[in-house]
Amino acid sequence: MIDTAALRAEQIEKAKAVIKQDNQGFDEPKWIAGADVGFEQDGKITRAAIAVLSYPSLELVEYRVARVPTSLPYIPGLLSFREYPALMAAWSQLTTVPQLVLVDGQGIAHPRRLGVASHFGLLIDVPTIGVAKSRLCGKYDESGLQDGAAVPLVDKDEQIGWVWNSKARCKPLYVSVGHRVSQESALLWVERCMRGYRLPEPTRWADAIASRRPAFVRWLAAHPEKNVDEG
DNA sequence: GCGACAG
DNA sequence: ATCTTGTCGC
Repeated sequence: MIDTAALRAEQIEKAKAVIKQDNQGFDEPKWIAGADVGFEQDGKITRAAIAVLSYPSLELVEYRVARVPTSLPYIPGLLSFREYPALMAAWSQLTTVPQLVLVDGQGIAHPRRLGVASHFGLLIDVPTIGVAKSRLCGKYDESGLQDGAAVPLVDKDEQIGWVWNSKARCKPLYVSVGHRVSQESALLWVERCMRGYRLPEPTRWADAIASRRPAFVRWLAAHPEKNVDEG
């Protein structure tokens, strides 16, 4: 059985270590990464992809894919325990260490303030930002989403992130502090990583790699020397 | 008690 | 998350 109560207690404990202020020296990052997790073989295998992009050019320079046996089922609120092992495996293989990582999922916009972006950030001790495609908790003013402005995501009278319509006619993004970034910087860096799509480039590439999308397959054909795919 | 619920 | 074609709207 899974001791969910113990995992929740661990989240409350770890959340105390999350730093919600800007990290010294990442104001001009040279590399920004995107991280995403997917599954194979009916969920038995967890697969993490990390894409490292140059900044500000936002070009893919390196990627890593790691596969590990799935250790936990999906339980809302406990996602990070299921995903961090594979993320760590991919992270440890990186040659280029980024100064900032955008993670697919919530940062502190979580019931106990420890989404996968925060948990992973604590483990690698590198600034991270949570960029989720849907909401876990919190409420916001939907009427304020119109003109492309970000609106506060609030839970228990506390702002835990932003809801931002990154692209017209698309569902909004839920941006929150992961670790070692301020709430203002979290939104700012996501905005700086946009190139016309709903998702910021780092996360978009990580997703393309994890799902082997056409854009990534084309990039691989153009950069055969960077092929590190293990299958 | 009831509904909500990242990926 | 993942399985998948066409289809609606800009």
